[in-house]
Amino acid sequence: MEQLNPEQTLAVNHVEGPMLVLAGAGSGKTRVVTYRIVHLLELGIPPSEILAVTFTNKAAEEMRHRIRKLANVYVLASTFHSLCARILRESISFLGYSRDFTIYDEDDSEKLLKECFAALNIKDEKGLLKSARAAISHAKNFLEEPANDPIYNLYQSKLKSYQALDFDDLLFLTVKLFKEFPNQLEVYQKRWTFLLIDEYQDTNTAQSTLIRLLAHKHHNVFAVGDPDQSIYSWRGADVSHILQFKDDYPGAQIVRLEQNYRSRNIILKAANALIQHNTGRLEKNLWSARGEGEKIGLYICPHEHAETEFIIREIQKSPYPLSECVIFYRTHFQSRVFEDALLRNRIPYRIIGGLSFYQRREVKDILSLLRIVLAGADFLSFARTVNIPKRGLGEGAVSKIQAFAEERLMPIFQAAEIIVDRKELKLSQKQYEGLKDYVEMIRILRTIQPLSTQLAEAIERSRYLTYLKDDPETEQERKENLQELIAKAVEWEQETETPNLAAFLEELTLKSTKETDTEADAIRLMTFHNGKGLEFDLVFLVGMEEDLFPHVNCRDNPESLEEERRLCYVGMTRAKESLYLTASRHRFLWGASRPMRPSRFLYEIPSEYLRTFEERSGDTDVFSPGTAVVHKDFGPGIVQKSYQTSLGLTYDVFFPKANTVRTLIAKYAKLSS
DNA sequence: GAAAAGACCTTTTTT
DNA sequence: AGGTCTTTTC
Repeated sequence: MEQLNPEQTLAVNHVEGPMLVLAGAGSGKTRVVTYRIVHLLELGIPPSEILAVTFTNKAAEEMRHRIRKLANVYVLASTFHSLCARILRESISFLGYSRDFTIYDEDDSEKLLKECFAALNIKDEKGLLKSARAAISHAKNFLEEPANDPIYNLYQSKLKSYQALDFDDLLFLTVKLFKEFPNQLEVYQKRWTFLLIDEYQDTNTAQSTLIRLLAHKHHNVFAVGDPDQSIYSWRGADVSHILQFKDDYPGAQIVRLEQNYRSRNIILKAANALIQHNTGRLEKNLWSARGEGEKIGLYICPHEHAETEFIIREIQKSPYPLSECVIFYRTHFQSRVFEDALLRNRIPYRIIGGLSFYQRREVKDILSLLRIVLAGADFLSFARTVNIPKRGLGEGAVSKIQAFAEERLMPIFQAAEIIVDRKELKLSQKQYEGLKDYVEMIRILRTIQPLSTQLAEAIERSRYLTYLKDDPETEQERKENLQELIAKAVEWEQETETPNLAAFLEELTLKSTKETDTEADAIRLMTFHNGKGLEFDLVFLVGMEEDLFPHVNCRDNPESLEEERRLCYVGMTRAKESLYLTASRHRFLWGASRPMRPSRFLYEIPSEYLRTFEERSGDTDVFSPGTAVVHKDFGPGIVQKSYQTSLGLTYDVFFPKANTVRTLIAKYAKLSS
């Protein structure tokens, strides 16, 4: 093993009892976790008794890979969600669900909720649907039952009758199972006697409860995390779980890892200075012995095209391989301008995350068909596929079939079979034929093996490629996507020990992002959130503008503003050698070019750590407080005060028309008298 | 029931 | 600006 520092050694050699490792960014966290697992194995603990839980599939894969490399052993490393899916596939019948349950992704849950709104005669005005969705998700994350919330109640009972679980249900129902059936809990307590949890600062109530239940017998919990990197509170994550670790697990040892092995010191000092602006932190002293390094590049440019051009020039000048470069942005839509520019300049790139392949319409259509093939209760999938291709079964006919099924408490596909056999429903001749065609197709597909052939046949027998011809614009692309789906199935079949349809569908739903070839020599583009746990030589943080980052939705909310700052901290600490921050004065947003102001985070980094790239700036007049000025976009205003910041001469100007005070930088704002 | 036209709303972040 | 959802028309 490589050389470890004393704190790392302490953590790696820890065996029994609870331990919390407070691991600063770049402090060798993953190494500690994997080395500790190897240490446990060396002590003779069976690999099957070790369970490592992570938040992302990528992290889980990485851990499995490293342990296999170090110890040539397979250890279960899994996300919370796939762990729960695994448990529920074995034991969900205790809760009255079928083990063939379907997992609904975000789109599916939203569709289902829409159905609930319609049934309850509630109109979706002003994003009511979205907030109801968030409320239900929040409730499940906090382990709250529907009680007397009619929307939540209906939503949950529909899920059950469709034999479907949403993402939150995976956790929620697993905890429910363990609480209501202690015998079942005991099975898993005995199975996994050593638990490791990564990114503990991002656990929500359901997750930390799940761990507490599993650990209740043996108390061997090894949690790793960093409160300054807590960035998922909007998903119910709560830093208090990591802060209360020693209360939840009496006698817990705490180890702090504060030496950073990743970044040059200037980057670290700047990140530390930024995060100091948060209140109520657990103070820590992160340091690096890797030398000062170069100052952080700061470029505030006139518009987003200048921003992309600047970054492209810097990439071309950089000595690092493309795979060691990354562009971080706050929201997915920002990737567009960079894609265009990289394409134009023939620089290879990979977008990580973003609209998933598996969320494309054609892919979801075919996968929905397979869901019906697997289990016929999922009405959403039935409604989605029954009229593809057109079989004369529109909205009216489908709801008649649904009503028929609901009256008899019957899975939707079984109802369709009975209707076809006995003609018990008022449907036109054409509709009967159509439904018969559909039912027979599913029956045939159910007999086909293996999975990849089944998938190809589903496309073939649903005449899907013909259906695609209706829209010549997109036909080619959709065809190719289906080809890729078949290729994926073939590949998956070969590398999986017991390939079956249920496992295939589950994997595609839970791994929303396709695994990207980590080998490819291409620059990576991703959101700040996606960057957690990664490191790069050269890092660009782009779109550092107010209302974009920090995001507009965090206005007037000090807590979420602090989370945005942590997100910025995460982004900065990804950089090993070189870091750039960029912002645009104008950005094309919501269909129009809008004036933007540099992010407050830029002011929070001491100027001694920055080297500023000048935009051509005209001569700037100096205005004293009280002077009336005119701004190109904001109109007339009055200077309140003037002062120096890291970005140069700065004014606070009051604009009566908007009744607001804005902070403006003299050399960019171009104020005139 | 299906196609075309129009309203409307988006864009936070992930499993 | 562009896609999605809703309404209108055939």
